[in-house]
Amino acid sequence: MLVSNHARPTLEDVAARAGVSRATASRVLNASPRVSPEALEAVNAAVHALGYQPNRAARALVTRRTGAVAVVFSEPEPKIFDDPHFARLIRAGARALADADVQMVLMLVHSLDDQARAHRFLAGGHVDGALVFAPHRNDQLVSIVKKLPLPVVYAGKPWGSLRGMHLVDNDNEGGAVLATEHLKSLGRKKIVHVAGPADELSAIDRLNGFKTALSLDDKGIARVTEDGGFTREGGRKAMAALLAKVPALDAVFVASDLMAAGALETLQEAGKRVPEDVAVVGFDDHVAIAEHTSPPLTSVRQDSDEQVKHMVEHLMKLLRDETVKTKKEMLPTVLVRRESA
Amino acid sequence: MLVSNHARPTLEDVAARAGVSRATASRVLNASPRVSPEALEAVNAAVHALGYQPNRAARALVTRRTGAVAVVFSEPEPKIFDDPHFARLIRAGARALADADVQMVLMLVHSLDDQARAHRFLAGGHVDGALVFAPHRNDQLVSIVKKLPLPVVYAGKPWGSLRGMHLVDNDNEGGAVLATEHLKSLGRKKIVHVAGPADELSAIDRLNGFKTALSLDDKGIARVTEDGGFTREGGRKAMAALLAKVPALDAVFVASDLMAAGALETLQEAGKRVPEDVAVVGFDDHVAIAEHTSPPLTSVRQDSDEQVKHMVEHLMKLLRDETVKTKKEMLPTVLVRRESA
DNA sequence: CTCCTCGATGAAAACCTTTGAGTCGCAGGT
DNA sequence: ACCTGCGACTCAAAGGTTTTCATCGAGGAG
Repeated sequence: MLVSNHARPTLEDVAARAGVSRATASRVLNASPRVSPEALEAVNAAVHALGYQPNRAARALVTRRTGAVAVVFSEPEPKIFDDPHFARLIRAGARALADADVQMVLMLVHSLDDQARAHRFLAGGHVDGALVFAPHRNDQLVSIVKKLPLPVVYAGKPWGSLRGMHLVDNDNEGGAVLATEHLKSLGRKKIVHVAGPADELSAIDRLNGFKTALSLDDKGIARVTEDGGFTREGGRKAMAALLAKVPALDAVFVASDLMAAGALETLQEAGKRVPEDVAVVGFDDHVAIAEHTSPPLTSVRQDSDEQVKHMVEHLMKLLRDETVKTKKEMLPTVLVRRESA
Repeated sequence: MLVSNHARPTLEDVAARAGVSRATASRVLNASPRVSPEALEAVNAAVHALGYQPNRAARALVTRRTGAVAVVFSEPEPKIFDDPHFARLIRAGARALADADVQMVLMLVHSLDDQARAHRFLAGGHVDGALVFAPHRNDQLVSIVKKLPLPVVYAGKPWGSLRGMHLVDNDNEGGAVLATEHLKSLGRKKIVHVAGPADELSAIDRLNGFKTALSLDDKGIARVTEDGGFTREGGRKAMAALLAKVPALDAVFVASDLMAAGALETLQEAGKRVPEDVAVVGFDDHVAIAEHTSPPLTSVRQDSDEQVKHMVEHLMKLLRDETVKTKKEMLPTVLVRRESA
């Protein structure tokens, strides 16, 4: 009996074909235990035969769940889009959310208008939860989102009180310590640092790690730092400034690969050989950059894929049961040695 | 009368407060003309006072519209994510779709599993339409999507028959002609080409443009090309191969900025000065690359923001009324002069 | 043999909006 | 005085699923 009706099959159709009621069919779809093996099989067969797909809207209407999650990037400047890190995070998010069978609704927030729109949208109940990337100081979006009755997991530490927030961070400080210790172990005596912008906690953590590693014992080692703003051009300039301040420097820990690429250019222009004269360590281990600098860049790896995966898993847990306690997770970082140090 | 009921207000509540029926309130929200000014005002006031937001699921259920659009990137290899172009397209999509007040559901398709999932999802009626980025030859996804009763707008020409498809393309061939003519106008005699992969039509169009521009009159000019695969490393190698074939080459048109960056490195290693010995023109005008090569790269600009904006606009038109005729739009490209040529 | 329990199932309400059909009042034409 | 036409509005159905509550039947205990 080939029904050439072009309309999509409904649960009713499935139930009819399986010889059960809509309720039972529904139970099968939702893996309820209270259903006989025969019914289960019959329904599954009908679903398959009809190519049935649940109507998301109808389901959302009754469950008050949308089956969608927002992924929000808050970044005042558009610079983020030249940062390959961004693409990596998006890719990881898309994969992890698809695996969880959840729609990924992407939101990019730049202007105040965007912010208002995001507020409306998130408050409007259009998603079940959100993954928020908002690294900057005093980001209004964070205070907005915080007030919403919406499960949210943050990437890294947003600025401000962390009370009651769920987040997955990378061990920036630990990674910085790793990098700096490595430079020390190479026998370098005058180690300097190109830092990220002072309004991002990841940059501050890396700076702190650098300071910690040095202050432990080596009073004699230079501890000069310069802000490179997490851009290639910034890294270039910061390196130049450092060279001016400490002409005899023999190592530099740069807080991002992008900046490190700029720093390498400056060093080369200044006639310094890397790693012979100056050892360089970056941060991020962004392959597209680190493997293509000359020489290839030793760098601290933070596994963004893993970070996003954990964020999604945690959010799913939040969505499943309300009683998950607040959690701050810290992912380890490792040093990846290449040729620059 | 402050109702401290925590539940979100429904249209019923709005109607009650405005002293009209649900139907009238609905008509106000949907900007129906058949409503008196007083009613309109009363409803709007109530909406505002209650902070009412329509329930998307309920609306979707009855209108059979989801208010969401899929943005699909089909790319067998993950290389796309190191290409800054990708981030730019995503950003443009997010902005344009948000402006159209539509949810952007991002889908990244790599494996066959992803493909099956995408198929299920798109066929499942979870979105009203799709923007598809699938440049590669024999991409199964395209044939899958083509069979779906779903409005789709493609970015660039997908491989295969274009019958009945809507797409917005860049004038790759025209841009290539522009680039090549420019090199000719500089008096260069031995012009070569680093092409993109032969399984992407954009690369082929650029190659054709190159050939066209040369074959018109200048029989004497070398017409050697090499595939650089749209990667930096590929550009590097292709350039080396070209140098081996045509040691006296004095100009090169490279089909992407990323490859051009690689090519520049090769040229420098070979002791060629740019632009004195060899003039170089890239394609894409990707600022993050073109402005940071040394020397800065002359390049053909294709405006991705504009492309995506047109794609969204066209898709919205398709969604509004069914009778839009098939359309292939071609966006102009322009040459941006910097120092490399 | 009857009563009870328990697991499987079905009927129906609920979720919230859009929309076609129908109502009402009023102005204008005959 | 009556009908017509029309604009503004209301009523209620429809849309597809989940979930509560009731029912049914079988099997075990008494």
